[in-house]
Amino acid sequence: MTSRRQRSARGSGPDLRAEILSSARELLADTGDVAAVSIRAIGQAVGVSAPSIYRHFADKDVLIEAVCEQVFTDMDHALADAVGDERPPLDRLLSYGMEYVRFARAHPEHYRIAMMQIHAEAQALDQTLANGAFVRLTALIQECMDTGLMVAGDPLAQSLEAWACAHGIASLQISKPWLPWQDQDVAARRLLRSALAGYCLIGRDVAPPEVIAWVNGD
Amino acid sequence: MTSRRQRSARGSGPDLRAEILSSARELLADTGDVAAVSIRAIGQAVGVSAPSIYRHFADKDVLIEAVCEQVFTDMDHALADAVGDERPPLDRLLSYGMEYVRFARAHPEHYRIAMMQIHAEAQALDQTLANGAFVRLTALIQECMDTGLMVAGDPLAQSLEAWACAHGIASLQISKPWLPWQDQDVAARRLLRSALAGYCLIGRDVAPPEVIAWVNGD
DNA sequence: TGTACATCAGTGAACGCGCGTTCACTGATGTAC
DNA sequence: TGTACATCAGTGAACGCGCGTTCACTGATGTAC
Repeated sequence: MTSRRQRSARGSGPDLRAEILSSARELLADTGDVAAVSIRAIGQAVGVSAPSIYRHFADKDVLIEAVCEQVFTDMDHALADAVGDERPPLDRLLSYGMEYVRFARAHPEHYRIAMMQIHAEAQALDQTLANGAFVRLTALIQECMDTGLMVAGDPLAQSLEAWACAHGIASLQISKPWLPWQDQDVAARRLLRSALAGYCLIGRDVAPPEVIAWVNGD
Repeated sequence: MTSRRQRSARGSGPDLRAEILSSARELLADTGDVAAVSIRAIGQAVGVSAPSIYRHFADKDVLIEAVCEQVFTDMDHALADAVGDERPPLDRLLSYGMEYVRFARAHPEHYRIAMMQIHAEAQALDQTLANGAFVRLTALIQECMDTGLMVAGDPLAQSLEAWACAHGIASLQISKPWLPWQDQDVAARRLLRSALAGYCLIGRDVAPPEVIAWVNGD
């Protein structure tokens, strides 16, 4: 690792760039601390002197931003895989939320980075709402409304709230893993299930029996 | 502020100590950045040289820990005031959650600090579960079970999950205030209400009518 | 009431550290003839 | 195929900075006589 690096061929700039990015991610995940990810530390991990990093990134901000983008994309892909089957929308919504929580727990530092706000506000708003993961969430909520499980309303608002719910259980389990969770998945599922069931009650005089059955399902 | 400080009388050590603590809190709230709270910056805010802070705190860790304790205590007091009336337990639970969210939003940096884990795990576990705010939450859940609104179960597990829910909406509204929340209180209340209503459905064959009424109440 | 003195709250200068970044350089790589 | 040369990826040394912390000190405060 620390040994002197073989000089790259002329056209192979992108290789080192990719190595720098992945070392930065690794460092972030291992140390669990953004402050520990210094230009020097990244250089050492890659096996390269600190200044040579500036051949590939204008400055540290640009590098960190690139790391965030990569993590965001990964999360997007992981969630895209979790949504595509033929089950009823409420079940898919629950699976989607659980996948979100699991991804966050599996990559706690990356999750924290991805949740960090580093863009300008307007840009961040666009990027968040147009983000694949969020668009799919809204579509699932819309589907629940279309099938009559939820009373039709503003799917954007309910999506934000559902996101907040999943974010809450994910981030609390990440930051306080020593709490008596018993089974983290069970706790997360019960919270998400209850909240979704509760949303199915809004605007109704009588609870649909299928919601009662669902919240007590397997 | 920056001008030379009048020397304190012999017995007035605690005064400067308190001033240091409150300046540290203020600095934290204003800058929104733990890294900006340096010994030098605190000294300047108080109007005292950096080394003199060491007369009152052994080192920076001790100082930050003291700030956390103070914030924790404040939050505890704010929540204690929110729980004491005669309404049904579900309403008090909702009020309690809303007060939690509002306190967090009103003191975002302090909230972040209070959520930070800086003690040893065992100590943190004890402190968290024995904390007044959490004890009151568990008691409220227990009350919901006693009155039959929720089916009797493990109040500790449900308390953790309720906490996660409130934490989620609070922290997302703090870190992404530019999202289209419309009204942050309305969003928070709808999420908390739905989750609590959902918990009332667990273990039942039929939804109690009062739960349906409650989730759609004012 | 007046004076000498001990205490100790607060100070200015300095320490070593790791940081992001710049700079003139080196020397392997690829190319032109 | 062989040689001179331009390119440019990566380097070592150094910069200025702010940090936490230490240290010998100063001088107002309070006390003992």
